[in-house]
Amino acid sequence: MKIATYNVNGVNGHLPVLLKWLQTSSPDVACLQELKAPDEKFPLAAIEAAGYHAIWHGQKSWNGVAILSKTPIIERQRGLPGDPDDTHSRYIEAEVNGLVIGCLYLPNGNPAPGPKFDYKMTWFQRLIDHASILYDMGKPVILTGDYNVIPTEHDVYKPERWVDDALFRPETRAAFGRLMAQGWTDVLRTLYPDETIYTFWDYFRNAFGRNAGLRIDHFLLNQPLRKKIKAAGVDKEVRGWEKTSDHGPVWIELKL
DNA sequence: ATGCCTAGTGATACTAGA
Repeated sequence: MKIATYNVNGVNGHLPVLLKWLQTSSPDVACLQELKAPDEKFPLAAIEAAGYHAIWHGQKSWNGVAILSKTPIIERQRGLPGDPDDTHSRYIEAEVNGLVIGCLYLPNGNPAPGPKFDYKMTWFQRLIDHASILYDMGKPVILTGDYNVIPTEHDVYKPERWVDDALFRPETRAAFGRLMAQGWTDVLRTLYPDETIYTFWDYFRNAFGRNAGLRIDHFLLNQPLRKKIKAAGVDKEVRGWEKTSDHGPVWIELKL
């Protein structure tokens, strides 16, 4: 079973790329982030025509997450617990083929320090609290998406330029460390401990051509899935397509 | 240190991204 995560940076603006990628990579499940569209503008017809069921949590202009699957999706919840006043659409959770899948878009948090960074850290703590419950629920769980976290200096082309950035600040990495301490497996880094792996290249300065990237989109698995990992990778070529997202799709294969 | 580029909104420069 192939599961992917992809920050599409505009589900309508980049719909041709999304459809082309679905056709070529053909994941069984795809978690999408940054839809940048309200619920009523989700391109359901095109996604169904591509062979996928879908659930989504949209928002005008910003954020927005979705789960696509070739098999039926049972929605578990939308939004993270812990703040009923949170207006950002950044989390959706479902069960597919007996797998619990959380699809998340963690706040960017720049500029830091400041209110946006405070929001990032508060949201992060809510995620950690929820992840703790998921980890121990006795089911196989996948927690994936755009974490907006550079876990180590190995995951960024020039670490010294990012030390004050919200994606790499000590508080951010410490929060990711607290999440990982629950026992989660970071699939890409576990399979490739020493490789340079990037999932994002910004649009500036020919970052993709120079491979000046970041690894910020992650796949975390709980203990029941740890021994089921078959393969994983980044569909890097998609980042080179015309009118593409600044992220590349990340995928894993599980033997279930 | 800054802007480099891009999407969305709405019709103009702005916010936001990372």
